[in-house]
Amino acid sequence: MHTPTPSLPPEAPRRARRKEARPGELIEAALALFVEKGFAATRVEEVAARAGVSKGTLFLYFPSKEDLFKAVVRDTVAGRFPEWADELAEFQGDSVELVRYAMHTWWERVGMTPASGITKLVMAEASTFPEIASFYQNEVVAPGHDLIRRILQRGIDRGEFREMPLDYAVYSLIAPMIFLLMWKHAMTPCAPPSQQIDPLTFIDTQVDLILSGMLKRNQ
Amino acid sequence: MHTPTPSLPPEAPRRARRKEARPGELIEAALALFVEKGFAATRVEEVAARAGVSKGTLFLYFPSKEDLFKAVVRDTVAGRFPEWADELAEFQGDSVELVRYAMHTWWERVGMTPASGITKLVMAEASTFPEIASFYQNEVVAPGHDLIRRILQRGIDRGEFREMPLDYAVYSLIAPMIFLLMWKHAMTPCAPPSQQIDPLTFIDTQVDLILSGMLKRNQ
Amino acid sequence: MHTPTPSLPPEAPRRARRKEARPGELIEAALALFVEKGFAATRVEEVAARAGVSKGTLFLYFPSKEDLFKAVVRDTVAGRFPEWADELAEFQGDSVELVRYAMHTWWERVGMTPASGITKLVMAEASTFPEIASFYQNEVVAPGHDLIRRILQRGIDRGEFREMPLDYAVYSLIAPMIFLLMWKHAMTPCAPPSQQIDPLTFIDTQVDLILSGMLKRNQ
Amino acid sequence: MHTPTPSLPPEAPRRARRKEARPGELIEAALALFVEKGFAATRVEEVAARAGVSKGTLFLYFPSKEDLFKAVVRDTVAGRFPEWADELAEFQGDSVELVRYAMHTWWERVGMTPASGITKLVMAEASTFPEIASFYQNEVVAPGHDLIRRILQRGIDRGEFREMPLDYAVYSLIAPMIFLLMWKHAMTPCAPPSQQIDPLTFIDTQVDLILSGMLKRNQ
DNA sequence: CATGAATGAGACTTCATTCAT
DNA sequence: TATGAATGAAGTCTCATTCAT
Repeated sequence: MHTPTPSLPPEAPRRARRKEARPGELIEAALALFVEKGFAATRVEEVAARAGVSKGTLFLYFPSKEDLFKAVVRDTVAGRFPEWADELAEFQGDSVELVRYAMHTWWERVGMTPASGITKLVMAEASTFPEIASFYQNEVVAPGHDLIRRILQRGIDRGEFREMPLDYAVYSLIAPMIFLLMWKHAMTPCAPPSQQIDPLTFIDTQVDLILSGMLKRNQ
Repeated sequence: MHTPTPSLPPEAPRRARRKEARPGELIEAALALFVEKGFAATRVEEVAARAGVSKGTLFLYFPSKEDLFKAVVRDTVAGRFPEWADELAEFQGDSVELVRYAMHTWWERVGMTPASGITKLVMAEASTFPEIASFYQNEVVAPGHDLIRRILQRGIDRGEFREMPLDYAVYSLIAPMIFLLMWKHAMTPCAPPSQQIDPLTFIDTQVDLILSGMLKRNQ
Repeated sequence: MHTPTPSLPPEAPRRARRKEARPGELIEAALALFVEKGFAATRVEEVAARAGVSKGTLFLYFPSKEDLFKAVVRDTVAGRFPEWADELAEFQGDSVELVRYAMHTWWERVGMTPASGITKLVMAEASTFPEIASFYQNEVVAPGHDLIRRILQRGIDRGEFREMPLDYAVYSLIAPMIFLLMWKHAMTPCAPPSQQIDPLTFIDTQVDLILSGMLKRNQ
Repeated sequence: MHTPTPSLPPEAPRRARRKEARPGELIEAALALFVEKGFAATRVEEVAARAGVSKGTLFLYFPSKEDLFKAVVRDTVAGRFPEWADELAEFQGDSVELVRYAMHTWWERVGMTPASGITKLVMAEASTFPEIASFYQNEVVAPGHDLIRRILQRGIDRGEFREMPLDYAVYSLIAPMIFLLMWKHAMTPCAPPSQQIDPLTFIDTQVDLILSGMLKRNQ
């Protein structure tokens, strides 16, 4: 599935890589370029060059640029939720800690990695590729929504959080994440230093505020 | 702002000479199409057709597609902040109401109008048009940031909100707005009914939660 | 016919010019621009602007850009030969002087005036406008050829010049003229000072040499 | 020089890969068309078709139509002067013969070949491409001027020609050549038989006359 | 007559995709 | 399997020409 960014033996010369690695490397290259320049403004030749192969080779693995795009989304997004769900189900500790842990984990495993670009990408190209947007809906949005909902429900069940309309409360946690990704990929390169956002400070501040609003009054 | 399509005589003359109205109509058409399909996927001929003119006429008013895009951003975004700033400075009432009023006003004047697409557009094309992204930073992001900061400061000064790190607290209000716009333009068309967000409910829920986190404990 | 370059009452304001002057002014403007930039690279709007009228007005007088071109050539070239022929027929003095006189006259009346550009123009566009080239052949080349031939014949008849194959000898005088015009219009703007040609020195030098070759040996 | 169209197998494969040969073939095709129709009136697609490739292939080798034009001039004109200079430096025989030899050689190697069109082309497009005109000045005009000057100087040094102002005397030989090229490319196709110029007769006649003017009187 | 806004055919150029090697 | 030269559809932009005012 998704090729983790590092972990290629660095001594392996580019030309000698195994054939099996090709699709992953192409996808990795495409992800970076699509995120950076958008789908239309990225030339397949650039993707191929960045992956160290020729233009023709790319078409050996992906029938078209659009298919490459779909593969990028599918592959990068691919099922990390089950694993997370387990992790969170087994979490010991109060729900405030759980929320903090979840957000930090998200940042470390998604937000700060190249995979984070996928969200920006999907948002930017959603109307051009409705199929992809739907896929993202099903594979990322819905599971993510569920995961967070379960976390909040846990807090309510344990008497830590007050009752709240969960359908919308989950967006209190999703919105900062989405915002952070969009900011990181779209505005950071153009923002003056005074407008730069430090991700961890941002996350902690948002989570503190949100939690403080969610906690039962008498705490 | 641009002139809304004026009452065209229904008999629609073929080659009407309407120099004053053209730029606004072209910008309006371009905004809709750019938001819907992205900058690259929109053909200038489509924009012209939607504005009811020929391809050549577009280039009479905008030297290039890129200039048209810049004009769209500039025109749609153009200086609404001074007016808002005044309005908010004169606001009578407590800061909770002010925050609610500000968010509702934003939704009515930006969020629910076609202008909302600008944000999505800028985010999507930021790396292709750094100049535009910078412009947006300066003309929209920075003033918006200031406006919200002033609102929160007012609440603190009046003893309604507790002390908080304002630089990041403002994002508690910005993030839901940005999120809502991205969602509206990117995911809504592809989301199943169960995942649809009702904007006003969303805003109210977020604001309630955030405010409840910002209020002084002893309230 | 051909509007002589100066001689417009300078006090006449541009806007108040008589309508009858328009075609001549357009032709004058077109000649200058066609010579400077070539037919294709000259925009009719530029011609109109230089003549102080609008684009539409130009098409009131000339049905098309091509017709304007033809008018430029026809009008600028128009019959000056009869007059010259008379002048030269009445010339008193030896044929060496006559040749010198003819060449100097040509320079003053054609070579140094804007009309000189017409030759460059016709040569440059001959293959695109064969009809124009033919016209130029008939109206300029053939009469010019005849005129020079008559001059040389006179020298032979009077025993000043030796016998020579006239058909080709005339080119000994034509070639320097054509060369000078091409040089002036094509290379002068790009040539370093060391390669600049002073027209009168050039003419005198060429004529001296040619005459010295034409004169009877025993002189 | 460019590679003359090599013996193509008559079965003409559709998508032959002939990277080495393409630029030369495109330049050859472009030379012919530019000379025939002018730069602006020649469509790149025509050039490509004449070279037997598709439009896209042309842009594989030349970034723009303008670059193609520059390449045509550069390639066709490219350094033939050193070779000629040597040849003339080693010439045995009197200077009259040398001048005749030089002129005939020029005709055979330039005047009668497609390369002759370059001069017409440069003259016609000089103001549109000042850079090209400058290049031509430096690469062709100046060296040609020098070469002829050296020939005349040789004649003077050997006591064959009389003293003369060399700066302008060289034009006595250059002017007929330029004239001949312009005539050939511009007027010949449109001239009636009676006005056709036979190049060799023309050259011989001009050279005879010029030499006869240059020779020492007592010869 | 004059204007200049509007038109649309046409040209250059790009780049995803194909395919001979 | 890999390459990269070749293709051609598609898109931006220009500008001669038209025509409502």
